[in-house]
Amino acid sequence: MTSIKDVAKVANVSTATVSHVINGTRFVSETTKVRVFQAMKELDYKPNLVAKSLRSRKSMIIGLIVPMVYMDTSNFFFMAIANGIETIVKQKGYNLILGNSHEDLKTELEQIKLFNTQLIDGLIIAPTAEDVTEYDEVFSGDYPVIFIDRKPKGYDGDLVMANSYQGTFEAIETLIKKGHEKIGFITGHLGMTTSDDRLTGYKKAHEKNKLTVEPSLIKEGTPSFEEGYKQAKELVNKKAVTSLFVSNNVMTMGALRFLNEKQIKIPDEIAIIGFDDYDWMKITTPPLAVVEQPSYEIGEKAVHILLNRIKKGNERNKESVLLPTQFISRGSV
Amino acid sequence: MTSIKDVAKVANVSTATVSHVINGTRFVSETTKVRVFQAMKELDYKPNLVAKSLRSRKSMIIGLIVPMVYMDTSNFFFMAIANGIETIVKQKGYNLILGNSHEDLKTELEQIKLFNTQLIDGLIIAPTAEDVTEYDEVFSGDYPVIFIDRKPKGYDGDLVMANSYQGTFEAIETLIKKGHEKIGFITGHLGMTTSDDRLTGYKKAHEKNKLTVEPSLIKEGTPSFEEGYKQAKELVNKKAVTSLFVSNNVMTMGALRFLNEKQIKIPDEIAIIGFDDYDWMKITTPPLAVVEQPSYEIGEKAVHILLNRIKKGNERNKESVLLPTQFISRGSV
DNA sequence: GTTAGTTAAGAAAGCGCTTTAAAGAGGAGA
DNA sequence: TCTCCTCTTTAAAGCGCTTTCTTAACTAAC
Repeated sequence: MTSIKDVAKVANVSTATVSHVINGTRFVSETTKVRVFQAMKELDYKPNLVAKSLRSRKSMIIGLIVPMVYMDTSNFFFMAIANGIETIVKQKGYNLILGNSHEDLKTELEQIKLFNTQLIDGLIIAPTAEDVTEYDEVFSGDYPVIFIDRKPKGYDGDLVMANSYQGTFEAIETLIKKGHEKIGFITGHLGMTTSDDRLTGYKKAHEKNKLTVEPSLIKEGTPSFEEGYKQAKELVNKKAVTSLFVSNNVMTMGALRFLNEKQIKIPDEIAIIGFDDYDWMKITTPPLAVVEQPSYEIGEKAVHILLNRIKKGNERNKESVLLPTQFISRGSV
Repeated sequence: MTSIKDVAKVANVSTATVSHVINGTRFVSETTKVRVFQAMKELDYKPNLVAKSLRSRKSMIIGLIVPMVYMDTSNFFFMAIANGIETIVKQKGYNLILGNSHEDLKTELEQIKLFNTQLIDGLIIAPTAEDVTEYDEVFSGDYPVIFIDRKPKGYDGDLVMANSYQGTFEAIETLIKKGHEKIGFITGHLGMTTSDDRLTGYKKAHEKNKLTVEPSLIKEGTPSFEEGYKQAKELVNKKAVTSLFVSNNVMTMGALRFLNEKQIKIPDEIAIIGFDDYDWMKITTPPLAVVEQPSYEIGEKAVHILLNRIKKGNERNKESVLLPTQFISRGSV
């Protein structure tokens, strides 16, 4: 492997000059510049990023930790985010190093500790913990951290997430305006801000339209296909509801499977609205109405804030960005 | 930031001893070991991975380059692969750095060049080029490279991909056994091994069952939702086919959308089989029969081979692994 | 001709770690 | 007592860069 020394020797200059030519950090006369470039080409020189990182204390690497569970459909959401992040990060000359917490706090903390070794210049994380204090021991402030999608209790740092409340409110209100008074609400575990916000949207829509919220219509459970199926079954079999709002895509699929199996007519017998928008929702019969999250944009915005922090240092006032969700009406309502 | 020097000073030993304690690379007496560990804890010491990489010439980072197009559903396949790779890589103490070629050769080559800087110990790539010679200038052999999912012409290095042929053959034969003689084949661009292999499976199944392949029933196009819709429309409207095989999931969705729109009865009027298995295929009406790819396993196997290469050095005989695809029969046939 | 100011480039230190060569302490054998 | 091992530890070089401090060469000013 050729080093900066070899280049310097061939170009007959010092290593300092080569470095300055590469980075444009000091004026170098045109003639020597040419000599250096020529030498670099001749030797097929590739700067060693590791050495550069060590000396300059910048790795040009951004860490990303997402909570993906094997074969879980909710992954699509985080994948879309990862995709957005990767694209922007590359545009800015950074690299993305990917970590997965598998929705497990211990794994997540391990992951963070690994990053706590001068490896990354900044971190974007969709946290699994419900309370910030869980992170006290691992975040030492060596690099900026941006939270996405979820807000643990007590967190007051930079944050980018979708406004789950808004989209849900619109969706529920649409159902109410169509005459539905018994609306089932199927959700993953509460306690997570995303779930809580959606529930709040559900309740506020009822409130505004002078409907009372019936607690038995709110079903909480593991965010899985099976659980979605089960909850839908319970609500529908009791004839308790005329419509369903399912607050994540995995459970939506489970619920849809139940309705399909029982040949329940959508939306005539039961209207249904899901969360997150994916192509497959267009090909169910009928197409599924959903609350759409701006996944790519979440990633985009998070990178934006992060790079600013890296450049300007950690400032006092933190950003808390809520990107709008949108209700998309389709045949299922 | 505390360094190995600080630890050495506090523990009253040399930096060499600290290094050996951390890495277990030499015998150190129990008493000094204890002193060192204590000092490390006291100072909250975290080894600097960058410095370690520079000195030991190993970054413990694996590169992964996938061809994902924004909002394209085929991404799910690569994301599943990435997920598998990330999991295994972490288990083995490595990190994953993610690159996206966006299905564009120039971007891909840039990406590789970036990695050619001592940044990674090995690379896994789903290549975009149709011919290996495209990679001649960038692969200098500094680190092992494993190709996945696609085999460019002339490539004879390590390779892990699904046996597209096998699954397709089974699927087509199933259709034939059910009495179908006019089977439409909708595919993305040919020239890519994955597409070609599927077409071969289609042809061989015809051959074996003494059916002639009608070229007009084979439709090639951009792998997009719209194109899938269009091709299905053409084939069905001409009443040319009684069944459809769609060789990727995006086009499958397009085709399904068409059949749904026209209220064509599946499988009575048209039977249909897709490629890649995702949860949403279970909730279409009727559930969609598919050829399933072992995406997670592809990632898993690729990492396995790669780490072996890293450990043992590049050996002569390369591995070419074909993982089985499986035909899953559901209501749509 | 001397001094000061300006410009381009070099010398060398050092980032935090690994690793080789060497050294000190203690015991055994003569 | 001296030599020769063995066992544990240390000293120090160096990975490939960046960056501070200097220097050399030239020009301008008096």
